[in-house]
Amino acid sequence: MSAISMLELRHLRTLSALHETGSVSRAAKRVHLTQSALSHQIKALQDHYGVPIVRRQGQSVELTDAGKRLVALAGKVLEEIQATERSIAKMSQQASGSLRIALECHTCFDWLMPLMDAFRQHWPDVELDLVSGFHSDPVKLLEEGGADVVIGSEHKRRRGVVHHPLFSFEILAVLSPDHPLRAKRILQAADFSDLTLITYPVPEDRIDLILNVLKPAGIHPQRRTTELTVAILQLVASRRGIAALPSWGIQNYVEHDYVIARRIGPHGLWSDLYASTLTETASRPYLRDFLTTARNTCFATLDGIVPLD
Amino acid sequence: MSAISMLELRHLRTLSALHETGSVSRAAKRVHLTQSALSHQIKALQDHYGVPIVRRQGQSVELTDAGKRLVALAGKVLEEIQATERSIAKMSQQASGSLRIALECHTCFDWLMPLMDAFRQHWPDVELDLVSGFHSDPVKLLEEGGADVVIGSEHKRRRGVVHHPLFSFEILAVLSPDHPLRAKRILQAADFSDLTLITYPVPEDRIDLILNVLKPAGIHPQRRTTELTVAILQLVASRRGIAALPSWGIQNYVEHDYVIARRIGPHGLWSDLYASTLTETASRPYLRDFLTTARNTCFATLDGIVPLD
DNA sequence: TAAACGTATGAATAGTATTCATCAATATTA
DNA sequence: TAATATTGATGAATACTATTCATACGTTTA
Repeated sequence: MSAISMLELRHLRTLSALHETGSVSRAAKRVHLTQSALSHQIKALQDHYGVPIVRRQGQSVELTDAGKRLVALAGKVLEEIQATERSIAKMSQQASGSLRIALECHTCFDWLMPLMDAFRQHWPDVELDLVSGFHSDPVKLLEEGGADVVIGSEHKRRRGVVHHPLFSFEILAVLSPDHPLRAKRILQAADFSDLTLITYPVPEDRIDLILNVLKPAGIHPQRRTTELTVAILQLVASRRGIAALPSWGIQNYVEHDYVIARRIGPHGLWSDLYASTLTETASRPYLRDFLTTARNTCFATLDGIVPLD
Repeated sequence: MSAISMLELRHLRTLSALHETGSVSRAAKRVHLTQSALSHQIKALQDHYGVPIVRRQGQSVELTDAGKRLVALAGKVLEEIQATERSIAKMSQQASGSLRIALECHTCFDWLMPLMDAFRQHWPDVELDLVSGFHSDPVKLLEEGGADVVIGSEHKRRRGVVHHPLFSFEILAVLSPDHPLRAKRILQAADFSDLTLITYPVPEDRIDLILNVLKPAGIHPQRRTTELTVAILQLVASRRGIAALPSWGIQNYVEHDYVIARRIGPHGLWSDLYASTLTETASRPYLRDFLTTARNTCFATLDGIVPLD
């Protein structure tokens, strides 16, 4: 007779994702379900409470007041749960150990910093470190004990190594606002001939644009390298060349019209990001916590990224 | 690969009940599931977190530190959820109306007071009232519009009326500590002949002991009535007679040895409590909230009561 | 030493969340 | 403006998994 409360955490997770993505389909991807599943969930909630939770606003959906209230609840509750699970993990066993992070992706510094801050607070007894410098085979670092996590796009199956999917992101071409190519909405491989490509100082086979677009088309533009993302953008803005960077890495600069961004190829050039660890480190509670908070903060902070796996 | 969190609210509800009851079987009754179901739930949690949640302590179970942490979480989270659902109910429509409570059961004042306090805070716009005096047919009060809820043991199906089950409780015989019957652990109908029965001033057919035990056995003891529970207990303690009261109503007095309590019949004399409303009032959000908080606080406060339905 | 009570557990079942297949509506592109 | 691609909603089919059932095992009580 009296179904006291049909609410489950799954609903809160859904609503939270719905809030962050602003669309049922995207939220569905985020929680690894189909759009239909979420639609049914939302309908069930609405039927139960007798109030609309979302309002169809043209193409996408908007949360109602009741929806917002539930989202607020979700935020609080999910955070409390994560905190509890952390403290249980600490009781369980090793709340200590080391987490030395090796970065294959230069731009990742952007979102890694706040994440590391949070992590340091949650796990004061874990030695947190950044392994600096460029490494030709970063995953080898794991096996050699030089790092505990590698963040990069490599995900070849390798014995004793686990690749934890983080997210997919789009790589956009970055141009100066008055660049001749500005008229084209989508750039093709051919557009890059006779241009200077500005990149981080890494080998060619580590640059997706070259590896997956230019090389197959037989195009080998000139290259100029620099360490820092801002430096790359400076050079682009000064019309010294063109660059290819993650969409979330340049967003601020595009918004201020320092540079403009263009899609590469009809479907865009996409790249995947993984956090790789040894199998044994993968089970450490603090590592698992690092991964989930990494995903959480990335999805909350970074625009235009898509879940993986 | 990474099942971020398998925790669901159902687990928290279970653990909360487990904490309050101290036993898997009783907790199972509380959440309207089987003992087996809860046992499986707990096992699943333990497997997931890799830590014991409960420890078998002889006959019953005890929560571990991790278990206690989860119970603390449950308390917080479930309360936040109830608060949210209240505020959604308020948005939805009528957060106002009236809740006039008629009590068929005198002893119920004990637990009703704190409940009404809480309710008044949650629903400031609902007119809360107690319908005083005794009524021969309290459910008729609903139909006549004299009350919105009747709390009593009546639950005959009647058109337009819903009986919301609250809980079952045991009625114990109350004796003075030096009463001749003190030696018997269990009293039979025959034991009541030649005794004076002290009761509230209500008709015989509203007294479970008379209706279900004494009358069937052809026993008609003398009766003396008084309004207040304390007065009944005073009379019992002064050896003026014997009484039959809910176990939770006399607990304090038994603990202080003012009186002693004895089971009536081999399985005890049990009575059920319902909150009855008109069908239309049953759907009001504040009524639903009243019912769930009533059950919650009763189960949390009153000892020895058992879920119903 | 049963009898009664409480918990644990594998297998069967039942319940229901999710997917599939589709439609309608809106936005995008040619 | 038609054509195409997205997005959300919905009934029916499916797949999953939580719950129950049946039972065993341990503890307490008479």
